[in-house]
Amino acid sequence: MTMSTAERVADVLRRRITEGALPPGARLSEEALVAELEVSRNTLREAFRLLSHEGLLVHELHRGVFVPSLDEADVVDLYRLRRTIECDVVRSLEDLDADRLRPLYAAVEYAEAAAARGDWMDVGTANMDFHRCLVALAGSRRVDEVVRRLLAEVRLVFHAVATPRRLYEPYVVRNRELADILGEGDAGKAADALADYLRDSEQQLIAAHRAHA
Amino acid sequence: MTMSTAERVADVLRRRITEGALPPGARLSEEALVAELEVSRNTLREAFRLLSHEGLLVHELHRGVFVPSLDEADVVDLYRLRRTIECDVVRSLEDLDADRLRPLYAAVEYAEAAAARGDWMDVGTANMDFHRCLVALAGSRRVDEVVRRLLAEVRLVFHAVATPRRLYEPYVVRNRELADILGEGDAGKAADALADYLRDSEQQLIAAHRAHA
DNA sequence: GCATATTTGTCCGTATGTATA
DNA sequence: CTATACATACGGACAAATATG
Repeated sequence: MTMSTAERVADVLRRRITEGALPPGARLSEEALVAELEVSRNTLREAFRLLSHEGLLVHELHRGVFVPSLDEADVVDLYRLRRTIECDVVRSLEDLDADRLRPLYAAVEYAEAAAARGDWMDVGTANMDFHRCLVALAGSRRVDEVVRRLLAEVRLVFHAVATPRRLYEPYVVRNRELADILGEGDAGKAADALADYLRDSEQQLIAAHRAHA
Repeated sequence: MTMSTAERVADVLRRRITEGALPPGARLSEEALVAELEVSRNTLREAFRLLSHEGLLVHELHRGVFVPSLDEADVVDLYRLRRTIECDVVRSLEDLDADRLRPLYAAVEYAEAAAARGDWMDVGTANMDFHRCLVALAGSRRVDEVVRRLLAEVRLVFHAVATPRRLYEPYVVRNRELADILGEGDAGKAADALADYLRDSEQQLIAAHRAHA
């Protein structure tokens, strides 16, 4: 199966990137990975393409593939698009019944459990899941894809600045608050709350980024 | 050379797809293209991957690559995201000075000239340029990328229904009107006009799609 | 339903060009 | 400037799945 081989490789690399084993700026050697993962160059390059499409790798001609290092401008750019799309989705969610919010609360509860045991990596994953489930309520394949990529890039920055607890902890609470507001049925109010939420998140991330540099 | 062989091959195929030489549903034979373009299979397949990530080709396991056939649901999905992003960009464009609108008017004038000589293919290209220049005013790399892909997919549908004049002609006028409204400086009014514009466009495209099927 | 031909999926070895020490 | 390391590109081979008769 063509996708399974390349995707299996992509899964391995995706985990290494999101968990920080491959930090921003790292170069991925074709030769070394071909030997280690025991796949052909073609298959490995296909995996590289998949991850490039997700924004988790960048390709530089004749130099190789690297884990991208995002700067402050990237953070502003990412959050601008996140606000546009996520808030628009939420604003369109009038009268949704309660059980459609179930995936959201599942992500909230998972984050709370992970926070309780101090696993900030898992808190980060649950936070991504929360936002993916949130936009999934719009039922748009393309919105899902775009947001998935934006979240992966944001996570890259989170990892680069490397103060997981202070960055992730506030969202454990705010995600639940947001889900509750959505449950009240006032989509406009929820959209405004999300806009504030994302603005705060952006500011904190920028501050952490500066402190780190 | 700043461009890899795979990217050059992708350019050739991209043009054939967007210009309709390779219509939706067409299968791209590896053997035939390897012979014609005089590249290796690996390189051709690399180009296939590039275009797949742009949404201009779809890969079917052990069957090959095809120009995608988009349906009505895709049109709705595409226009939903277009409205969200394009209107949000326009709404944010308060007090922009006149010469930033120059690229927009250049696209408008190119479309008018192409329409005058009956070249609807070029009108379509100019229309895409208009919208790309429009969102470029936001100055966001990621917004540019997302919209570029959305426009490419929309154009795929335009080709499938194949009544270029009736579909393209209205926008020659409406693009100029929209640029004029932007020039007045009322971003909110321009955003509302664009929302109407895109809704009309969506309806016409869906109607044409139904008539064709 | 079966056997065959065609096409894609995967991998390897080698040659060439590019970037970097 | 030279040398080394590495990515790019090619062509061939075989396996696997699909399409055809």
